[in-house]
Amino acid sequence: MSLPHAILTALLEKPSSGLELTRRFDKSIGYFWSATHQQIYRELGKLEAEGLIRVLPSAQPARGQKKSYEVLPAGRAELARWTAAAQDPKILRDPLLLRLRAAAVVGTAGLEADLRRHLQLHRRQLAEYQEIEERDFPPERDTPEDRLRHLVLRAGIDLETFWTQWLTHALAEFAELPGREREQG
Amino acid sequence: MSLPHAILTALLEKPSSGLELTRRFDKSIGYFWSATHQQIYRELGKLEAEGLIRVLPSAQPARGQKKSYEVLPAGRAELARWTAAAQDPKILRDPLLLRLRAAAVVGTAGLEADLRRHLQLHRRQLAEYQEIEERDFPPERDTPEDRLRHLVLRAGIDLETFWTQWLTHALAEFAELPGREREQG
DNA sequence: CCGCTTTATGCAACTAGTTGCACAAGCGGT
DNA sequence: ACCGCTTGTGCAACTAGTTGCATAAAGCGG
Repeated sequence: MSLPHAILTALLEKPSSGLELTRRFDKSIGYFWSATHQQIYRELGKLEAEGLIRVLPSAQPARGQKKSYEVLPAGRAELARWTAAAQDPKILRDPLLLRLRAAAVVGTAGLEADLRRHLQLHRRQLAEYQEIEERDFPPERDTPEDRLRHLVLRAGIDLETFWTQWLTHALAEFAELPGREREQG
Repeated sequence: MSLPHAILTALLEKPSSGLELTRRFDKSIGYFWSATHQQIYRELGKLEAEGLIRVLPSAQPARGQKKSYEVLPAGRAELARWTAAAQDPKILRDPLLLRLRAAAVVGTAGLEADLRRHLQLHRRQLAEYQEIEERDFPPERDTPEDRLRHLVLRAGIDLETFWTQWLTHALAEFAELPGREREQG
């Protein structure tokens, strides 16, 4: 149950409407917690019903009319509670690793091209993160808030670095496999 | 839609009953694609209905009676197709990073203890993977199948290594944060 | 002032995964 | 013979997330 808390965080950073939130989820927070506009609207409704957020008085509530929300004290308290509560680490679940495992049984035909594509995509994402790091986290800015957000970005950078390295290694292994295996299946 | 393919892979490695699969999903394949017994039984039913697997003739099909499945040629073909088909990399989605981002707004109280706990768990998982590596992948065993499975294990090892390093770094940062921030929220 | 596009909100149906529980058979002890 | 434990299979209800589409208002060009 992370989406409501992702929304609370985003709204605390800046009160917004559903569509504004959707756009912000396409970058920034969305880099580690993506959400579609439908999810967001549904969740905004629930959060309002629970009294954790409210519509900004300025915005009039009509369909097709912008409706901005802000977090109420109860919402802030709930977010603080959730942040501090123990949660088990997310268990790894990646189809690509599954495909590799399957390839050991049915052959690697076709898989190599997709690994190459993944490598490209991860390199691109890594470059994007590194740009953000240079732009948003120059050495002189150093509030506690900056440090925490920088830590999150570092996780993204290190993860993309891991994938580029691992995929490079995997492709090198593929190149060494005997030909019959690559055609099997 | 990875679960059916995870099951096909497992069944190709060794024909099994639902419960045997469940146990195997608790280790091995389950390290990167976990599944509960209910998911597995439901999926076995679907795969059988689609003609991708069948009940081993030896096993009698009564409730509470062991029922082993094997993969049919159509199942193997489907698995090969899926393995070769292009798929976009899984987008990152991790509640822990979200909590860190939230902590930048509502304060880090309570979070540090859970980071420490995560660090322990990741260290433990890393040690487990390394044991498996030593046991199952000695330098002399070197078939193409071994190499592919070893690659998958390496991904697990490298990911756990990333987490232990990142968490260590994060905890070091926490130690440097001014006290008021740590109590806020 | 009519139609087209953009902005914005939202419902409904679907897919995937989780949780809780029920049911059946075998087995070992008393 | 019956009790309780283990093994094994399975249904039903729920939660989370995705996809496709509907609706409404505002802005703008002719």
